[in-house]
Parts: sequence; structure tokens; C-alpha cells
Amino acid sequence: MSQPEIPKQYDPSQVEDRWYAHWIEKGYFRSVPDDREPFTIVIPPPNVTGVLHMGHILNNTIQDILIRRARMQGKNALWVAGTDHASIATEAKVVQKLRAQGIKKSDLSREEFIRHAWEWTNNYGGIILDQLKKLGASCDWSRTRFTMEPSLSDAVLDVFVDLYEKGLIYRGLRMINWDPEALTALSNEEVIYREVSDKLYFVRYRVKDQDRFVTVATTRPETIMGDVAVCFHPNDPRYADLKGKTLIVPLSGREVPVIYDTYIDIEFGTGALKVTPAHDINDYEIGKKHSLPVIDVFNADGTMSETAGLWVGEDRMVVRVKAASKLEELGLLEKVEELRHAVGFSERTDAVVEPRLSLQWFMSMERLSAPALRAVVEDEVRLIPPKFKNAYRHWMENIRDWCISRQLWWGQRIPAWYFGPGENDFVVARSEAEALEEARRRTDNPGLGIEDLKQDPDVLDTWASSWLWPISVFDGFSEPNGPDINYYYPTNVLVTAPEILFFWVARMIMAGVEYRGEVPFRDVYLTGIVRDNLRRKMSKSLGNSPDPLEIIKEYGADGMRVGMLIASSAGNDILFDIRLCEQGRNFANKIWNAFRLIQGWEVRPGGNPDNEAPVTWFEHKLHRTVSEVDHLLGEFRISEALKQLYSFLWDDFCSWYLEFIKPAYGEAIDEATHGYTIRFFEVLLKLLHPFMPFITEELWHFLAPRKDGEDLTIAPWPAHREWVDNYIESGEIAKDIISKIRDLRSKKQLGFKEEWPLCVKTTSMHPFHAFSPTILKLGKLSGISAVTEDVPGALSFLSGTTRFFLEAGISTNTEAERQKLQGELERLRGFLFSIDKKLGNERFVAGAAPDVLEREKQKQADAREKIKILEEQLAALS
RNA sequence: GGGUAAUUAGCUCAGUUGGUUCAGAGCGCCGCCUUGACAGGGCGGAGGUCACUGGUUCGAAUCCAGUAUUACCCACCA
Repeated sequence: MSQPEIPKQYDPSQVEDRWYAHWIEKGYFRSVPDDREPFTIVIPPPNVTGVLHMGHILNNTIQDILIRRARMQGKNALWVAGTDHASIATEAKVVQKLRAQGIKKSDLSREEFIRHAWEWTNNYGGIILDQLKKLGASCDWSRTRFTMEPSLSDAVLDVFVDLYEKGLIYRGLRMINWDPEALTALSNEEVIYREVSDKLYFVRYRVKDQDRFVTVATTRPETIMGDVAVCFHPNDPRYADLKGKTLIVPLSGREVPVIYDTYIDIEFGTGALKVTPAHDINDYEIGKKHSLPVIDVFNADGTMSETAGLWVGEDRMVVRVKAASKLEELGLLEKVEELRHAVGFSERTDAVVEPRLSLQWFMSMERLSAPALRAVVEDEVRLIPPKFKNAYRHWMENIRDWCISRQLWWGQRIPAWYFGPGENDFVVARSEAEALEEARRRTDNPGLGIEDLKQDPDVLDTWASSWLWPISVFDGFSEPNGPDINYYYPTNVLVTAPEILFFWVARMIMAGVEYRGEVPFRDVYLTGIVRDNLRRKMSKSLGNSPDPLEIIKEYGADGMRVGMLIASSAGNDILFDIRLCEQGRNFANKIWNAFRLIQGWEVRPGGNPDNEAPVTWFEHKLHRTVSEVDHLLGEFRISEALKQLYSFLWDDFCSWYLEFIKPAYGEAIDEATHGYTIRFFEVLLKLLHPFMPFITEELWHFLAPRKDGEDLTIAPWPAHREWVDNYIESGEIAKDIISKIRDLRSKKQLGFKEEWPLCVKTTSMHPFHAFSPTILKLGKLSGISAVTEDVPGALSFLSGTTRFFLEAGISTNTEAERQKLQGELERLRGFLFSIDKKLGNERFVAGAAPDVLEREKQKQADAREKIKILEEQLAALS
């Protein structure tokens, strides 16, 4: 009967690649504008040199679920894929690779280096996209974009020129975050602050012409050579008499003035601050206020400069130690204390970031951020979960100008050309030719040649291209009224990690409002962070991140998708455990075996009245489930929707429904029931398809013959009808009765072979009546009959308020039974007491909603009924 | 220093208009089952003062205040 060619265990490796290839071949993921409603998602572009990690899996599975469901709902679903050139990260990787070949970046020309970078990109870039295919991602690959491809780069430059002309981009000498490892400026967002243990050195500065010392506390003795003042709080009595005095800086011997500023925290250290404007952002501000010079004692790579005069060429961290011991030698180091404080590290290179005064390009944020703030505050863009709204608001209200220049080669080069030595001797233009023309005009020198122009060597921050992504992937800059941008923009949902809410999401909203007059997406779904079961963030450096491709090999993409999602509610971190994937794989296997059962049945013509009640029960429950899943997905409660389906399929469909209708061994199933069952299964496969695309597609084709082009991926999403609660309820009662019979058999060790008669103490028809044949079958009963009196000596149980007697021919242990009944009785009496009290309370009766009141009355009646039955039962026992 | 969230079974978490048929699920654990779809399974079971203290209310896991831990975000304390 069962066909041996269908294995007992589902093997995804035989299925997944085959279906993916089929979908691609059929072009199901392709999208072109038409008259359907669009549903668009743009992928957060992974780094072009990146490899798939568990965070991507979570993120992209969610996107795929949303896209696949929209596609089945008949929308024109488009998921745009692509990669990010990730300027600093990629450049670092290329430098590393070249170093391994014995080539130093400094030995190469810019052009040569860029050539290497492109080579790397072409060889390794896009690997991650192929990995996404293994996951089942239903992107329109024909639309794959790259942030460094010509049209996207053009968009970046156009925007730069535009914002420059609007006065929103400017060049200025500012304190910026400097990465001494990568030798580039960083934006504030690229600096990661970590609490570290440091030493606080108490250094003595001599007062000029006196035999008096002032002690200054500092964590950075290596910057002493850059000191230009010592600062006290004006109200600090300890130092009031130093006004107008001069101090001698140790080591350098420089004479610096004493100044006073309320910035000083009297409590900290000794209340004395050495002011080093070149190497501290606050000191810089104080220096400006007091018109002090800036003495930079570092080179770009963090070594001591000629200006320092001491330890020239040695790294600042080494010099810190040397300076301290030298001070000690000189008797100028009073003491050293431990100090815990936050130090900034470069996100990419992990180098300690140095504040550095430098000439950089900035984007003014004030005007751009205002409408982007409003969009989120007014829910034009919905953050899911909404708890991020406050953080977003706070950030946007305190946003500072964005440093967009990077001293790197890999990226869009800043379209500014210098024609003279002056600070303002430059032009910003879309091309060299335009720049030349403009420069000639500016200099009033028609003879100016290309060779007289020097383009700014810096490139733009990667995010200066990413922030345009939702527009540029639809060529919205080159063709502002093109069919794609008009149709697909604004996109529907953005799915991303909360850590780039400010980096990226906020800026995309700014760009959207500025360049399209419309926000780029309506909903932003913020996923959690994937952690290991010790709550550590999964990262390559920790080595605690499993390789998703290995997991797919072992558990199947479907299994991994389920495992990833089942434990991840929106915005909550997910503690990943491989067991979750095992659960997912087991679920796939369960579905597989449900199919094996159904397909193994021989079908006979006609119907079977016994199955009508179970079919009706399941049908109505199915409609209810479709409605619930729709509702949950509509609210982005994706994990809950999956759980709902998981238990509906496993428990209601497999454990109950299929057992209800399963024909006896060797018998055929009636055609009517079989037909219903196939249709139910089809609906379940549809509902599960967005979550588990592969196995559902496979079984969909096994379940019935399909025409060419008839695939689950493009099948219509199930609609639901109204359901009747009573139909559902009677099935639930039947389940309860069967469970209790099984329980009795198990507890009394009756075995499951022998059949016993069941009596129902009743005077009327009961809701489970239609399920009698089913109960008879699954309860292994020899018959069901109604009685009006207790059946002495029989085992009994209660379902709802109805008493059942199982005549198993064994005597019950009356004492144990009595105690059980007594316990139950007491619980019920307590319950009734509370309801009575509640219903006796005028304020409750007056204040409660009518339906609540009604429910309470029902509970009261039920409880009374049960108590009566239990009391009778107890009386019969004694 | 400021902000946001969390604290429910051994573990991970649901519990969305306050109603003692809400104290739940999954995993894990324990017992029984070589049952004809599935041992990647079936049936059953144990296990929680819902962090703590007050308050509001007829009634609180749910609302409010405070406390304690934890996590994350933001911030220029040398």
C-alpha cells in the first residue's frame, strides 16, 4: 500500500536546489511595472566582500517571507538585491591581501590600487548573493545593483554637487575622529566606545619663577608636548592665586598660561586640566575660547611628530609608558591611579581613534534631518517595534554635521578640483570638464588647463552612497520620472538591524524626502541581534558563529529558516541554538510524513458520514487559522504566525484531524474525505510556503498533478471565510474526551488493545454527538451509550460538566479516587467562591462590560454544576 | 550622567484594551510505548509567590510609583 520509493525521512538536499533553479527559470522573482499593486523591498546591501552570517539569515529570511506572501497575494512583488562597496572595510581587506603578496599600498599608484580592488571585488564580490540563493531568497536577480557601479556612483556625485550648491556640503577645518590605522577620518557613527581600564597620571607642573608645583591629572602623558595651557575652575579656591601666572610644562619645558573655565570639574583629579587642543575635542573647544594655539604632536599614523621633539616616530601608546617613566625619573610623577573610562575605537580597524584637527568635507544635517524626524514622529514611517522611536528622536534632535570625506582610495572620489593654493581655490562639479570651465571662470584665466587642476584625493563615506539606495536602485536620479522609480517608490518595508538605524535608516529617510519629496518606505522592521547561547553577539572574531551553509547542508534551508524565526519576536535578540534548526528540520519531516500518510491511502468512491464532523471541525478551524495568520503577519508578528502554523499543522492536523479520519489498517478512505483532506493540506502548504518555500513546493506538486507554470510560489494566498465557533468547539470537546480516555487507560494500565464501553450521563443530545464514531474509534471503545444514573464500579471522568463512565471491569482505588475528587472539589469551591463574591459585588455588576458579566455568569453556572457532580460522585464512593 | 527596554517553568520566550476556565508554549527533563505516516515519532507527567515593596481597583503577571539586577542606546568628564 505505501509506496516504498517515498523515503521515511525528508531529504532537503534532493529538493532545494532543484526548485530554486525552477523558480529562476520560470522568472517568478522577476518584476516589471504593471497595473498591479507593487510590493517592494530593497535589501540592506551586504558588504561586497562579506560572507553570509547568521544575522543575514535572520534578516533575509524575514524579507523573503514578506515578499513571498505579497507575491502570493497577487501583488507585484519586487525584492531588489545588491551589494555595498563598503569603502573602508573593502580597502582594508585589499590592503591585507596585497600585504600577504608582499605589496605595500604605498608602493602602488592610486590607479593600480583601484585595479586590485576591482579585481578583488569581481572575484569575491557577490559570493554572498549566491549564498542567499541557498537560503531561498526570492530576489529579482536581474536587478542586482552595486553601490560602486557607474550609475549609482553618478547618483552619489550628482547629489554631492547638488547639496554643495544648496550650501549643505562644505569643507572645513574641524576636530574629527581619526583612525590612525586606516589613516582616514571617520564619522561619529563609526566610532565604538568601550569602557576600558586606564591609568590616571598625576603630573607636577612647576610655576614659573617659583618653587611651587601644580599637579595635573591626565590619562595621556604622551600629549604633554602639545600642552598650551593649564585650566582651573574659576571658583576653585585652591588655584585662585595662580591667576596671571605661567607654568612650565614638564618634558617640553614650554611656558604656558594659567586659564580659568567653568568647563572644569572641580571634583575630578586635582581640579587641574592640561589643555591640549590638538588631541582632545574639549581641549580644542577651550583652546578656541581662550585663543590658544594648536600644537599637533602626532603624525597621521599615531606616532610622535617632529613637533613633539621627543620620541619622534614612536607610537603614542609606547610613548605614553615612556613619558610616564621619564616623569617619574624627574620626580614629576606624583602618583598613578586606576581609571575606568570610555575610549573610542574604530569600527573597522579597532584602532584607538584620535581626535584630530583636519580639513574635511561635511554635510550639514540641520535642514535635512528636520523632515526625517517629523516623518518618524508622525508615523509616516513606522518603526517596528515602536520602542526605537524615542532613540531615533533623540538622535535626530542632537545630530551633528556628517563628516563625509575619507582618506581612502576605494569609493566615489570627491568631485572637487583645486586650482590654487588658497583655502577657497576649488570648484565642485560633475566632471573634470565642467570643473575646468568653472575654474577658468573663477580665475578669469581662459588659459587654465586640465593639468592645473588637482582633484581632491579623498573619497566619500560609504554611507554617502548607501543613503541613496532606495532611490538609486530604481535609477531615480538619472531618470527622476522613470517607470521604475515611479512605480516601486516608495518601497513598502525595510528590514534591518537596529544598530544601523542612525547610520543608514535615518539618512535614507532624509534622502528620500530631499530628492523624492516622499519617505522611502512605510515600515521599518528592526530585527534583533543574533547571539550565541551565552548571549555573546555572534562574530567572526569570537568564532562563535556557525556557517549558515553548513547548517543548510545539515538541516535544510527550510529547517534553518524555521529555527531562526521560531524564537525571534520583533526587536528582541535571538539566542541562537542549533537545536532550533533541529526543531525546524523535524517540523519539515513531520509535514513530509503527513503527506506520506495521505498519499498511501487507497481511495474508494462515496463518502463516510462518520468523517463529516471532523471535516467540518477542521475546515472551520482552518478558516480561523488563516485569519489569525493574516492578522499576525499584518502586524509583523512573524514568529508568532509561524508558531501558530507549527502547532496547527502538528497538533490539529496531524495529531487530531488525520487520526480522526484515518481509515482502519488496510481499508480505503472515502473519496469525499480524501478530497477535503487534500484541499486542507494544500491550504496548509500555502500558508507555510513563505516560511518553508522548498518542502511546500515539493509536496504541492506531489499532492496533485499540476500543469506547467502552476507552482506554489505563485499560487494565490488562501482567503478565509467566516467560521462557526460551535463547529470548532464540538471538535475540541471530542479531543478532550479522547484524551481523558487515553489518560485513564494509561494511568490504570489498561493497555490500548482491549475495547470497553463508554457511558455518558446525559439527558439530552450533546455537542460532541456528531463525533461519537470518532470517539469510538480513537478511544478504542466497544460502544457509547447514554445513561441517566451513575454506573457503579466504572472508571469515571468529567469533560466540561458532563460525566463519563468507562466500564473497564476493574475496581477503582476508592481512596485515591476520593482524594483526587476532594482536591478538585476544593479548587472548584474556591473558584466559585470568588465568582460569587464578584457577582455579589454591586460595583462589579455595575461596572463590568456586559460580555464580561455574561461570561462570569456562565462560569458560575458551570462551576456549580461541576461541584454538584463531584459531590454526588464523592457520596457514591463512601 | 541621560534614555529605552527587560525581569514569568531548568533554558528561550508568549501573555495587545485589568476578569482567579491564563498562569501558557517550545526545547530540555522523567515515565510508558519496537501501534501499519513519522523514534527527526506517539501518549502521559513533574516543574513557576509571574524580580522585590508599596499603591490604584470589587479584582493586578497585566495599570502607577519606588527598589534591585540585566541588557542596549546616547553623552565631551581630563
